[in-house]
Amino acid sequence: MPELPEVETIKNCLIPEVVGHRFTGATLLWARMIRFPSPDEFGQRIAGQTVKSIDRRGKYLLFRLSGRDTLVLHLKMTGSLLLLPSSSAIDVHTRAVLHLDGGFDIHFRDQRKFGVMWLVEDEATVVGKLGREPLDNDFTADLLGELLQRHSVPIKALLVDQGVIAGIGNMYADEALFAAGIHPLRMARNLSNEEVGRLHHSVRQVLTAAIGYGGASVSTYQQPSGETGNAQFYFKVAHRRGQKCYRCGGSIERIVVRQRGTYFCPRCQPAGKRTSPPVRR
DNA sequence: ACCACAACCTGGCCGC
DNA sequence: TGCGGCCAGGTTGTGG
Repeated sequence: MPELPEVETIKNCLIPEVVGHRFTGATLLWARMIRFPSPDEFGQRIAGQTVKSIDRRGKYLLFRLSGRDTLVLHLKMTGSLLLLPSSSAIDVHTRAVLHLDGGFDIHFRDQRKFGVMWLVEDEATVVGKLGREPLDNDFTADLLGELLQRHSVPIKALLVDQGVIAGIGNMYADEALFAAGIHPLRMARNLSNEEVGRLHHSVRQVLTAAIGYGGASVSTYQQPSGETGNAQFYFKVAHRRGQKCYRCGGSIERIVVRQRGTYFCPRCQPAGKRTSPPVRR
């Protein structure tokens, strides 16, 4: 699933190819993916607007356009963007094609049709409630400690709460907690200063490393060039239920925390104060 | 404030 | 091999 490192990788691939080019129109194959405005207006309004810059906020991609609009999109679980020559064949899972001048198009593919797009003048209506960017310079260990104090929830739940920290999803939350040696059910506000420091380092290290690997190609993720990412080969706990822990040789377990599958090593991430007994599914 | 659950979807996997 | 049913999970919305 595209999380911060995957979206960041996509952004970095698109910038040199797309910035400075002009949208000439859109072909919508799944019109319900357009959240705003109406599908018809979306196509009319995007045409003629030049891409001035591309940014990422959390797991959202923001295309700032010349006509005061911002194209905002979210890939959700199975979305991907492909840069293809114009009039390329349209794959069965392609939900929208954004046509650009210069002889190429952006294909928005999405097996599960969860992905969405907006064309808005005020991007805050979409991304305004997101939390802090974990890779920004102002995301310090002290700040993380403050954020943890404010919420009485399991640390795993807090890490994936987009309104607190933006961009961390299920996979990287598990990886960061393993790297920090912290049990996913530990209460956020009970972590020691030392643990907060380790977690702060782990979060940034795990995300930065994954960007370096070009993202994790689990499920359908691919880069706009069609290349896959390699971060999944470096996962230590995510999707490794029953396999050996690389650090201690014990068995990786899977529990459910807040409705999400959660992978961890019981030996390397000892249980502290729990909110509830771990649930097995 | 916190948590659970349904809804949005489809393909892959499980068990029979 | 075929078929039904479950499961994955980001986000939003509802309700306890």
